[in-house]
Amino acid sequence: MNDKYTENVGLFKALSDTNRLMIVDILSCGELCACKLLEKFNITQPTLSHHMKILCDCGLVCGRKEGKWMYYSLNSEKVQDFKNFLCAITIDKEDCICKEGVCNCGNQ
Amino acid sequence: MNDKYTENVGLFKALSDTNRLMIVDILSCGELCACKLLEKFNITQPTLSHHMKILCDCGLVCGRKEGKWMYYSLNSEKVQDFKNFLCAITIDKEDCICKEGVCNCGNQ
DNA sequence: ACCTCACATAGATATTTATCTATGTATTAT
DNA sequence: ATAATACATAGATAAATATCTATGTGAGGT
Repeated sequence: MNDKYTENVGLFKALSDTNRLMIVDILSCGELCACKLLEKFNITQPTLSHHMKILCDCGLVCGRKEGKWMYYSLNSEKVQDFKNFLCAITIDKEDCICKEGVCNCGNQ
Repeated sequence: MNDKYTENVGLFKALSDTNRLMIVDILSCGELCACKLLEKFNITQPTLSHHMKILCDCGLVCGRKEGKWMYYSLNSEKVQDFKNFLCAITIDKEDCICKEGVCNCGNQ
């Protein structure tokens, strides 16, 4: 199936925002609660919540609730899968879609 | 400087589209002219041209004109830089922005 | 000179998205 | 019970984006 594209395009979309790139960078050093993350940005709390939802929905980030706090951390397994996908589409290979006919996978 | 985010976010944006992901995948197997690329998609020629411009503008893809034809190929150096950036923001490190104060780099 | 082919550009439109304010929902403290 | 804190959700809005049709451009062929 060609759905690896539609599956991974969500990860690229999730990282297509400067704030979210910085959030990932920050989380790469360890788990952090939302309020500590918020301190590092000039955005409102609902905007951060929106960004965290996008990062969580695509699987890149995991959320863990503890009392009043939400702790966020990178999902390193998903990060690795993503890196593998990026490598897969940027190296010469035998089973590339360039050998197939019309590319027709889940555009809208 | 923090402009590595604004520099690289363009690459993520460029790859935030299923068609462009497939174009990169196809080009990873070698140079191809636009008309051959077009045969593989159910999009119009101006739409492909638009996608190629985005891929070229961010540096991921190079264009070479030969007679009437435009040949496109992956810029493997840029691809490698991009992979390095992705690695850099997803590993624990000493000089992370999580050690700094407010993150304030070129949002809009 | 003229036509055709390969591609880019312009302009329009519908959809997506980033952000805000306002409000809701748990959880903890008093 | 009440208040405060941490976060999510709803709704609005402005900006960005993917796609199309129509048209321009430049190179080759006749």
